[in-house]
Amino acid sequence: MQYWLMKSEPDVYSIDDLERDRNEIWDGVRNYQARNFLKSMTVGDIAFFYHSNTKPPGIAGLMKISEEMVVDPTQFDQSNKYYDPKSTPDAPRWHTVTVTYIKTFAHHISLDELKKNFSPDDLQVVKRGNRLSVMPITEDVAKQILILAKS
DNA sequence: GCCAACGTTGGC
DNA sequence: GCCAACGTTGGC
Repeated sequence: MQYWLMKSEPDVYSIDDLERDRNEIWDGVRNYQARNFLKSMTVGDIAFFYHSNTKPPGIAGLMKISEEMVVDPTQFDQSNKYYDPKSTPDAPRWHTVTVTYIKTFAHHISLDELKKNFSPDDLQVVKRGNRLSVMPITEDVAKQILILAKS
């Protein structure tokens, strides 16, 4: 079992949307490093839902991976902004996961608070200029984040 | 294979 | 809205 942090802009898709939908394909990731992390996820992994490009940015809640190695359907949809003409159904380029809602934190953990508690080496999301939208988190850091969420 | 130009992310 | 950081593209 592994822990992850996954970013989404709440204007596009928020933890409230996931609470409503319960399950959702995490589509639209078009960065190879992030995709490789998505491909290494397994059912039962826990992910922190991070709200990016909002005020304030931070961790909003928890979800779990409920389906692994899902072919991202948007890559074949010409009307979708994530359409990839180089991808074919026989050899899809973009795999992702289905996530399932677990909970929303009563107090979102802001990026400021994360910076106070973690070094960039321990938690990549606090690193200036970091643009990776999916990243692994150690069990130790995950447990500390869960404690922060209760305070 | 180098690298300049370009596009995107995301904090501020 | 600005712009730093950095990934991607494409000419050579």
